[in-house]
Amino acid sequence: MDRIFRALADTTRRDILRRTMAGEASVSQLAAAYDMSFAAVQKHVAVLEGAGLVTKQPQGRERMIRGNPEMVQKAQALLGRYEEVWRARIDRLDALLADD
Amino acid sequence: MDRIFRALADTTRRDILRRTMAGEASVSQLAAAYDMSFAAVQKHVAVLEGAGLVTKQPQGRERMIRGNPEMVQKAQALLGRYEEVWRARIDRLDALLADD
DNA sequence: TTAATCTACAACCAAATGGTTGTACGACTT
DNA sequence: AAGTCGTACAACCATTTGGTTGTAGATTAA
Repeated sequence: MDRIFRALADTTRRDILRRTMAGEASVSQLAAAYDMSFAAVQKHVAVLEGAGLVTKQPQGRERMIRGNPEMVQKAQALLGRYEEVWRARIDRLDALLADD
Repeated sequence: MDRIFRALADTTRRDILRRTMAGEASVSQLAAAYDMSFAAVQKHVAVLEGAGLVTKQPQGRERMIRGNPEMVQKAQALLGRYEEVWRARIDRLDALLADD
């Protein structure tokens, strides 16, 4: 989980994730979209891949990157649980206030 | 968003968030729960507060910390949008395959 | 075959992170 | 009034992060 959220904690990486969720792209295609070196984008992709948010698939000399909805869903589900915990607290408070 | 996800990218902080979503707690109450210095926990709370995931409210000499569901929801919504983007891709693929 | 393209990876650097200890100060307790 | 408790904050340290440049290997194109 640390790695997932850490990977999401960068604007460039979130943008790469967004793009690759919409459709696969090669590393160089991604690199062309940002004002930084190819190696920097390569590293960002590696972080996303390390978190499982993205998969890399060789295709000729290119590596096609595509977003992995499962991991996104996993992070989302955790946040959902936090909200549930909060809702449970509210329910307890409601019950307390309703003991008339 | 960077700050929100960065704040979530640490197990201790996510645990603090979980606790404070379930019910408010003072900084020292939180500190007692972890095997690290008071100052370290204080810093974690500060990071969560800086991200808006938690609010700090003076109460006597204590500072009560409570989780903020709005920010959790904000992060969750962003992840939801990624999934939508992905679903849209699948729909496009389906449409492509269905042109018979 | 030679040249161009795409990727991998190492080495380096400044800044941020996650932890520590120590000091100080306001707010309760006795 | 003195002591204790809860918090704030600074200074320091090791490690990680986000970026760079440079070199080298595969794969495709001329």
